[in-house]
Amino acid sequence: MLIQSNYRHPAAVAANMHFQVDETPTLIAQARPCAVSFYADGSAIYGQGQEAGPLYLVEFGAVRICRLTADGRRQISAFYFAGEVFGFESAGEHHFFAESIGGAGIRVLRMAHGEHTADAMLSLALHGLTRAQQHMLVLGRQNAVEKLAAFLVDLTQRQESEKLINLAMPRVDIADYLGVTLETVSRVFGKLKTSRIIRMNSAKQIEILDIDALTDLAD
Amino acid sequence: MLIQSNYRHPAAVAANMHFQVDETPTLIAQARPCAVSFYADGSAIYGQGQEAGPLYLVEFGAVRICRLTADGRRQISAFYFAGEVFGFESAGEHHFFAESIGGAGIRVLRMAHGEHTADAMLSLALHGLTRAQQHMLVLGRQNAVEKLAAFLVDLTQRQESEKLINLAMPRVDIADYLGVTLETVSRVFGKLKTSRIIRMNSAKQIEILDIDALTDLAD
DNA sequence: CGAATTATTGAAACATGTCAAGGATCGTGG
DNA sequence: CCACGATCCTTGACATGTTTCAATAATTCG
Repeated sequence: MLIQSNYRHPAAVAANMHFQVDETPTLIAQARPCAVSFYADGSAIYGQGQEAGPLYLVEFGAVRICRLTADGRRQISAFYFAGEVFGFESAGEHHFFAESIGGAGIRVLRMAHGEHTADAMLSLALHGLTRAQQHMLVLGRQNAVEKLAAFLVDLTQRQESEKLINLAMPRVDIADYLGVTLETVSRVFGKLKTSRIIRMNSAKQIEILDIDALTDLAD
Repeated sequence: MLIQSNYRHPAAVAANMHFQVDETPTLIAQARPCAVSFYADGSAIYGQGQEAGPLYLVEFGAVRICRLTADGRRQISAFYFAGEVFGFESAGEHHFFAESIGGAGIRVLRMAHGEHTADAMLSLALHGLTRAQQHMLVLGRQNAVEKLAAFLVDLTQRQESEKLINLAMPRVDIADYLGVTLETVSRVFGKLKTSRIIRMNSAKQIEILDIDALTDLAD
C-alpha cells in the first residue's frame, strides 16, 4: 500500500540503545578487556534471535540498529558512533540487528555482575529510552524538513566539529532512520542548500552555515 | 466498573502486564507501601522538568505518556493500563508528561536502593526500550491501516478479553499515538468495519471479528 | 432536554511516495 | 593514471495517502 522502505534487507538485525557518555568510563572499567574486532561494511554485529549479553563499544566507524517488517521495510532506530556503547536488550535474545556502516571497529564489553554494573546499565538504558521517545516525536509528528533538521542538529551535538558533518551513512540509511524515502532525503538536502542553511562539499560532507535556522526547523 | 482502591495482588494482574511480567511483583515487594491517588481526566501525574524518582503503578484507568513540539503538536509514546508500571526516566528530571485518561488510580512505588531493585528496574527499562523500538517501526514504516491494526492487536494482547476491546482513550489520543490525525483514525475504523474485521458496539467498544486478518495487517 | 464534547464523513489541497532517467562518485584492474 | 562498472545520489513528472477544512451526527453530561 504505502510507505515503502528503501532498503530490502538480506537478513540481519540488532539491539537497541543509546549510551550515556558519563557512564561509559564506568562500564569500560568494569568490563573484562577484549580485543577490537573489525566488521566490514554491512556485516552484522549481532542479529535478531541471537542471545544478548555483552555490550559493545564503537572504537571507530559507525553502527546502525534496525528492524524489518515482514515485507522488508526497514526502520533504523539508532546510529552509534565512535565512543558510544550499544547492545542493550531485554535479558534474553536480541530483537533487532546491529550492523556496521562502512566498516567499524567494535570492542566487546563483557560485564561482570554487581550493583555498580546494574546501576551503570540502568542509567544507560534510561537514557536510551529518553532518546527513543524523542525520536518517536520526530517520526510521528514532524515533516520531512523538520526530520532532517533534527537529524543534523543531533549529529552536530554528538560529533566534535560544530560546523562540519561527515555523514558515515548513505542516504538510504538516513531515510530509514527518519521514516521517509531516500528521494525525499535528497530533495530536502536540496532545499536546505538553496536556503543557505547548509552547504555540501561532497555528498557525505555537510557544512552547517546557519545552525540557528537549523535548530528552529528541528523544533 | 471501577475497582476503586482495592489493591490487586501482582499475581492477579500478571496476565496483562505490559512490562516484564516477572519483575513487577519484585518491584512492588520492594516498594514502601503508599496509598492510591486518584487523578481526574486529563490531570498530570508528572510533568516535563519535574524531578524523577518513584515509579507508578496503575491501579485502574489508563495513563498516557506524551511530549509536545514547540508549536503544540503532540506525540504519545505509550499508554499504560491497570497493572502496569510507568515513570522511567533518566535519573534527574522527567522529559515527558504523564496524564490520566478518563480518571485513573495511581499507586506510587518509592523504590529502595539495592542490587535487586536495580536489576528489576533494568529489566523493566530494557523491556520498555524494546517496545519503544517496535513503535518506531510502526510510526516510521507503516501506513494508517497497519498502524491501527497494530494498535488493536497490542490492546488485545494486553487486556483480558480476546474479542472485546474497551478503548479508554478518545480518537485524538489514538491519533497522537500513531502519528496520524483523528479523522484518519475514524476513517480507518470505518474501513475495518466494512471489511468485517471489527465491529463497533459503541465508539469506545470494539469487537474483534477476525483477529487473523488484523494480525496480518499489523505485520 | 439541551449544550458541549466527541466522532464520522465528504471534498479539496498538499506532502510525500513511486517510477524513471541521468549524473556523480568510488574502487578496481588494465 | 585512466577507464570501466558498480554503487550512490540527484532530479523530474506523476500518483496517491493523508491532512485540512467543513459540515453533520452521535454521545455524554448537567
